[in-house]
Amino acid sequence: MSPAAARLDLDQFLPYLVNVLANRLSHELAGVYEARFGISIPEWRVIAHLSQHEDVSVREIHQRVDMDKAKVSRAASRLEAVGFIEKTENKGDRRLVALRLTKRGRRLFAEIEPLALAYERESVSTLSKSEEAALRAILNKLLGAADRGAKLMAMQQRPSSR
Amino acid sequence: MSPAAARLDLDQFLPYLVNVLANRLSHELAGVYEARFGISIPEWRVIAHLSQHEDVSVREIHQRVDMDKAKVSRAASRLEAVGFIEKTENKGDRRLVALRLTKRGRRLFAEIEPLALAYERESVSTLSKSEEAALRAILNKLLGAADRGAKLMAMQQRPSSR
DNA sequence: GATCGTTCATATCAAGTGAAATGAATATCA
DNA sequence: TGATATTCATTTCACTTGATATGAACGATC
Repeated sequence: MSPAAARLDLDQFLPYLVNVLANRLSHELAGVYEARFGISIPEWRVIAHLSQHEDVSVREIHQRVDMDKAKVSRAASRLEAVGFIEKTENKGDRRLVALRLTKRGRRLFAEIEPLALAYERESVSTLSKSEEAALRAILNKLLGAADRGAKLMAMQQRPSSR
Repeated sequence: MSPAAARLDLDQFLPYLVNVLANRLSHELAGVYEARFGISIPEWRVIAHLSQHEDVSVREIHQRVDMDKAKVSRAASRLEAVGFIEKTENKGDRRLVALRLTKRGRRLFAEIEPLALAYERESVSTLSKSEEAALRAILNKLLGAADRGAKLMAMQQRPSSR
């Protein structure tokens, strides 16, 4: 007899499980700032990135923050309209935009930051210290590997979609 | 001096990292079946669920598979139109639909199943056996906890969105 | 210094999404 | 029994999304 064929059980299937977890984390976290501060998930990401890097371009955020560049562009436009960031033109390369938090934007981030960190702590509160450390280590490993993998796949596959 | 305020670094922020990983896993996996078999991610999930549970309703999939029920309904409609599943009316409760794979649907699943499992293996190939086990254990813990947490949050929050 | 290919941000468009509305079927209970 | 509330699947609608197109700005090469 051949060995029993492996069976796929969705409730044990890693890509699925990680996705479910990611959705929960995102939406619960969004619950912390969405209604209260009126910003969306992509907007929050842009703000979080700008809190660490001044005068960055759309492309830079797009590359570093796992967001489509159109998405970054739209989030930035809205954030500018609302007054949380400002766009100036990058002298030296006038194709580039220089995004930066306004004073209001920095205040907003300062308000959300502790809430976000608190949520992060809460979200792993069922884990022991060593489990949390293990999770971080594993995520790093997987993200590093997926990085290279994604590029490989992008080359062979991608005859567009259906 | 007060202790240094915790700083939020997006690249170390768990909800973000899990999200990035989830997106990569989903899309890479979709690359395995999307173009080749012409089904989308939600459709794949419905099929995977039906492969284990016959004659289930839209609601049941919606609850167990982390998908909006409208999404399930649409995925099911398309899968029926294409001939991978069939919808019959649940006798006993005629509000319910009974979804089930057709022969073609089962064949499709049988084709995708090994590819999906192979991808799962590949996706964790950088991890040691014990790391993979740890990941699974941690995901279980977090998903169990997030379950209860999500319900709590849904009560207080959710004054719709922006 | 004109032309070609590239890189950037934004705009456009079709497809997908979730929240709420709809309508049918069932359950509850006065 | 009849009225009301609930549960289900689907549809509708406004919004988001990502692929592609557009047009401006740049670099390089002749």
